[in-house]
Amino acid sequence: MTLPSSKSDMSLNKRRLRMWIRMLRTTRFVEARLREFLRDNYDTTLPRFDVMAALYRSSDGLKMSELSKLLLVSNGNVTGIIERLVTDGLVLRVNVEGDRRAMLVCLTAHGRKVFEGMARDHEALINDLFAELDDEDLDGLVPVLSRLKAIEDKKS
Amino acid sequence: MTLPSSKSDMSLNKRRLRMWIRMLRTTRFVEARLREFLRDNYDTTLPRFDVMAALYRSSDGLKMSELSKLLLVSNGNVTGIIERLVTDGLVLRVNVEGDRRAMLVCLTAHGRKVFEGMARDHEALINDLFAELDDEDLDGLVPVLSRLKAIEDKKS
DNA sequence: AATTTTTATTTCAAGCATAAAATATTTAAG
DNA sequence: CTTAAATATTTTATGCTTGAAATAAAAATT
Repeated sequence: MTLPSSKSDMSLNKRRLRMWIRMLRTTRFVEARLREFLRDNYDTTLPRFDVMAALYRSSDGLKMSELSKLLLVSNGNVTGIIERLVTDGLVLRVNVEGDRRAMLVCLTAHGRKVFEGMARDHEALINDLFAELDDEDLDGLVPVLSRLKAIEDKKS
Repeated sequence: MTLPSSKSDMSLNKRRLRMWIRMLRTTRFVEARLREFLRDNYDTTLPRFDVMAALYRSSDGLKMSELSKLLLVSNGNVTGIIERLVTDGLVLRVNVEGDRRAMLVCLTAHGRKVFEGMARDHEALINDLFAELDDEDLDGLVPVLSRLKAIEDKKS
């Protein structure tokens, strides 16, 4: 007869599954909070924020395909989001010199200004939501997540 | 003059932000793989899988509102997904005795059978995607994620 | 130079997701 | 008992998201 099973006795694949389910729940919860925050304070959405964040980081603008690869979303998806951002005067679309297929996208001056405000508040919100995690927790967490990032490149 | 900054010198809020961004990227990557798997092998979607998983776990079925609370999605969202699952003969909707507002939802026999196949393959896929993580990694990861789960209850 | 292949993007149809409003029913208060 | 408040769900409008098909231009092949 076996002793009462502890967590460590669980098979590795079951433990991985449980970890994934927990991780998924956490990200969904945080995403929901972010959506709420963006809607209430900036009348915008998470996908729009993600696009603007990517554009803000790249000084020279991004091509549509680069954007979709960066954000892990489909090509057609980016088209729609950019369309609405252009309408709102936050983003500019210009032709790429020497390649008439491609489009280069970047934030307008207004877009940069707006994003800077959002980013500040966003950081504060994340900080608050993850207040539970101290430096020691992060020391443990970040390297593991970093190693997981590697699987993205390997398996795709 | 300061020494070259290491990761640990980064302010706590910046570290939390970076951790969140990594975690988000990982979950999005895994979700994309799951979607691909569900589409190619079972001609279904992640939201449908999530709903079926929740129903499979609860032997007595769930009310629409319980389902939406459990999955962290909106009420109307569940309505649509359940509608399609009912159409496909995977889910059954019955009235709740003594409350004519509420609906109880559960898997059909066929739905249970189909889900069992999916769940087996799903577990194998997750195990594969997170093959990088051994018991020691999980020992570090799971407790932290569990503590994060607590914020869901506190802050909502 | 003409043809094929690859690359970049958009369009399309279907499903997912949300918030807000509407509907219907139950519970609580007066 | 009647009205008011709370609960359970659906409907609606809008936007997100996908995969696949369409369009167009560039690059590679023949």
